[in-house]
Amino acid sequence: MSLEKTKQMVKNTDIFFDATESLRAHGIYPTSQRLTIANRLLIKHQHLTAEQIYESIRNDQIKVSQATVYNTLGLFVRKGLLNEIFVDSSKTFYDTNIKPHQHFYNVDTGQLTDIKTPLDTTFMRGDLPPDTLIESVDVVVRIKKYPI
Amino acid sequence: MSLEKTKQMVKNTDIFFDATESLRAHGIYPTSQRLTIANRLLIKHQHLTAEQIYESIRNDQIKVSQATVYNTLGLFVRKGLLNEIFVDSSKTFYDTNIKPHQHFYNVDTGQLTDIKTPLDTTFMRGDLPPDTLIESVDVVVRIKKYPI
DNA sequence: ATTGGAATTAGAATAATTCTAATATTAACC
DNA sequence: GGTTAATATTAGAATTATTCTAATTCCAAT
Repeated sequence: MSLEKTKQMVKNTDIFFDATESLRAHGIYPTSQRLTIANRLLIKHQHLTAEQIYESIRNDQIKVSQATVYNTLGLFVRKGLLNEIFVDSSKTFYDTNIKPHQHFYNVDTGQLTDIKTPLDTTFMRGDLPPDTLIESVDVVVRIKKYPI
Repeated sequence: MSLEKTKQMVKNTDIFFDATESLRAHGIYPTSQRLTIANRLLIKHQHLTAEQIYESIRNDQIKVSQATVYNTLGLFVRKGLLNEIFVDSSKTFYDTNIKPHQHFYNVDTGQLTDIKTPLDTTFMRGDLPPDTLIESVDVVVRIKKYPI
């Protein structure tokens, strides 16, 4: 498929998102598969798993392999377009909000949501082992339905 | 194997740890396999992965299946003997310190260590969705070697 | 002792993720 | 412009972590 043909703008909540430009701005070559993924993921702030993205693509009868979804999400993370959030051994979420913030993970529903109040992530600065620096501060507050 | 034969005390750092009693105290029937795992894991504060525990057992020529290691660790977590820590999609650590505390995860070495300064985990109380309660507050600070 | 039922174990199945061989794309040269 | 070489991308196959379930073990009651 020619690249020019895949170039498009996606309308969402009154703003236009140009996936091609967004990928190029992050040094990512905008292939058809990458645009397909970007156009469903990067259009707004959301938390999706690789599986959810893959299913969404399949539902629209578009053929992209699971491997490519994983490879592409990994690439987006390395290039700074996405944050990875590990909530348990079988669930990795991809968060399009790359600014530092924290999350609630509802163990009953499997939903990941943002925590509004920001955490002061400097609390452990004095404990940092020598010759190391902080890559990220990952906070997941596991919540569940109040038992009646 | 008879249970009485497997009952034993393990010496470590000048204190004795009775795995049989510890399991019984948590409502866990102390089988031979469970004692094998408990005696390598619960003797001191440490962070090990299922794989590390399994390998440690195999190195001593003892036959326990991987499935049993996983099932047992899951049981210990449910019974409150262990904490599970998810650092990435392929690494689950089991922490024998069940008191709330936070961790450094060194992405270069794969080592998990405790953070001494405790975090005030009440920062998001006001953001808690209705009819939910907190199960745990999981904090992993990812660190790496300072680039020269 | 013998049987019935529950608990435990581990082989087999599954699901998430990674690896690598194949394919597609770009660049360089004629 | 066509051909070849180098590089980047994709996806089938392999791998690995984990879970499931059938088989086994253990205990209690008769």
